[in-house]
Amino acid sequence: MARAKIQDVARLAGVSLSTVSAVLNNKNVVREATRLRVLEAIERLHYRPDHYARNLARRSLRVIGVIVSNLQNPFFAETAQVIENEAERLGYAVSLAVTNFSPQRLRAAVQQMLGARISGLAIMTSERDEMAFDMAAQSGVRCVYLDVGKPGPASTNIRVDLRGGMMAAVKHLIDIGHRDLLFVRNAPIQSGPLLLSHRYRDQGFAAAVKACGIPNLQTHIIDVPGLGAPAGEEAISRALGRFPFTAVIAVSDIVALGVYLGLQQRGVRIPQEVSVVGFDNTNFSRFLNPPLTTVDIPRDKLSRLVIEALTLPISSRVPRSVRLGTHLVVRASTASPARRS
Amino acid sequence: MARAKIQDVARLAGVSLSTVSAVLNNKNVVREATRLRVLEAIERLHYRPDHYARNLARRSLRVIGVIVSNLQNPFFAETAQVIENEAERLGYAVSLAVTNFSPQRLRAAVQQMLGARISGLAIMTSERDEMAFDMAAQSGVRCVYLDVGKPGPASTNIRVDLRGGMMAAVKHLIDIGHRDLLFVRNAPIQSGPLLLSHRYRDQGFAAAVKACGIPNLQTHIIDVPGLGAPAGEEAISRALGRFPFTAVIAVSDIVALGVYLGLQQRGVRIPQEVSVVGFDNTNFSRFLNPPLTTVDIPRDKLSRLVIEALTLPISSRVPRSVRLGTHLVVRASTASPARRS
DNA sequence: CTGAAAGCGCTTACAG
DNA sequence: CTGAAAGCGCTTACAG
Repeated sequence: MARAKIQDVARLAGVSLSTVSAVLNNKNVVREATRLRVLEAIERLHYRPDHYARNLARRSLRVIGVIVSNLQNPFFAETAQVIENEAERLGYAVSLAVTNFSPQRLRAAVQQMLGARISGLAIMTSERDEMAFDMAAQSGVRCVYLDVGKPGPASTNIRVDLRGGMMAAVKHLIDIGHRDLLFVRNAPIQSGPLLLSHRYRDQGFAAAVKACGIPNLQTHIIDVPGLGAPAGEEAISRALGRFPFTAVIAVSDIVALGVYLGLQQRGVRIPQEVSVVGFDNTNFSRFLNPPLTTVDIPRDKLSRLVIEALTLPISSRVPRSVRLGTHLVVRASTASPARRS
Repeated sequence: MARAKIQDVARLAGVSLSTVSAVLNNKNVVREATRLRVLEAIERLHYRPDHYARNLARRSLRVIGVIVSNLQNPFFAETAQVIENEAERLGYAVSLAVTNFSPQRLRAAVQQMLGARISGLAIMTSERDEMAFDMAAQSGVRCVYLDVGKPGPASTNIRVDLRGGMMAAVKHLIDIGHRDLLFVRNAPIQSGPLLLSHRYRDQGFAAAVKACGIPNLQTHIIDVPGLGAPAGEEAISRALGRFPFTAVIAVSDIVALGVYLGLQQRGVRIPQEVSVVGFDNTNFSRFLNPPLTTVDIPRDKLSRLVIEALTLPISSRVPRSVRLGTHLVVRASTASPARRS
């Protein structure tokens, strides 16, 4: 049995196409009795308006595209969900794509979204792709980028203060007496360049180290390929014994998770022997043992900024750049280093 | 400047519509020189084929719909991502919707997906909605349900052996000597009925308790409204002191996270004083301190079953029901209870 | 390979 | 409210 179309509904209900269409689109021009007759016909025929025909015929779509790198990292999952909820409230549908950190998939997702005539596009990825950004910028569609991306008349860059967050983390550790810091980073894609978001964290680390001007400060940076937690574990297994450190800063909470396991498996107590700081304040961080000190990137504010920029009236100029503050959430994973005995 | 259409490309390249269309769809009938000319025109005009016009004109779409309850719970996020990767490999696009545990949103998502002429629909939610299931079943579209859902000629129910998993968990605890068990459940929606997935876990718990036939076994069940980890924390704060228990089974890993915090904040050591078992084997569970004993629901196998059922040739009969085994992963969060002194 | 044409299933003025 | 008609931007036979 073929799908019912609007004609079938009109015939069964004994009304015109226009009337069925009016009912479907909740226009208040149809008498109640007629409306009910149409609804009944829809019900009996299991009619569902064809999405493509509908959107092809419509003028404006009220769809927002959201592209994230990965759903396994709670930071992306939370961000996507909060944006989705916010958009829904304003009557926008959300189309979500996942790139798995692949620039090719990012490009394909942007193309697909532009073809879907989205009214706004949020690119919330860690990876970047020039072609994808060019396509987005040239389309004239409103875009929001997360720290990466292309300036343009229709695009807003949300500059998350990653440097400031990282500086706060370093400063906190120095303040409580640490002098040997280990910075653990990971590269989610084997061959790719360092993610820009990681680079900002790097810069913050370097800047903080410099700004503090502590003469006897020792810092080590360890880079591990791979995704998330396992990379953190690997980093610890490589660092322990090779050089001394009393505190670890992980480039993300997910990596911090691996750092925890790496330390605890080897009997190193947190924070008595080694302090740990994460980055992102993902939802699990306060449930770790000990609860993780981490840099918060406020998701609710982020999603509001995204939605605001993407749903601005057509005529208005979009802000080129907005700044999103971050702040350190101090929990029990950091403490003064044990005195050398 | 209006969006370019296929006509504009044809004109600029000096070819016919059909030729541009052939290039867009990678048909091997266009001379290389012509193809390049078309691609250049596309480039210059920033042309992106309209998604809706395209799909309206096409016969088959190769799109799979996936509906999940929530992205904050890693179980759903991981499942969605694995299905997406698998589908992509087979040349299917994936449309993802999130319900936030709302039956209304589930219904809307199903309607929307049916209107999008998906070739298959995976409903991977905890909540259920009769109307949504009816609509899906009557549409004739291939459906896969996760434990909930409606039998029908085109639908496959993946029966995750939650009961078996729960029995294994209970049996493990009893085997190592526990006699006072606390079962912590949560209801993500305030008013809604108990989730079916939770009900199976309940049944498993009851069945295991019965099957073990231990005379002096004490069990307590505590129900907490709310989502995820905070519910687990709340449960512990209510249970501690009110009744004795040496082991906790949490209805999900996320809830177990809250149980950990609840116990550890009150100085109760895991597993020395209280053992904890989770459910789902989400990616963070092995990184907890101590690593969490939990019931594994194999995501890769699950996604393969989903994709298989949804991409079966049109003519073939779909299996009504397939079974997905679960197994207990024993880690350091469970141990024999301390002897009463 | 090309070109003209039909058709996909809706929405939207517009005249009644 | 109704009905006939145009149009959304593609794909797909089909005759050349």
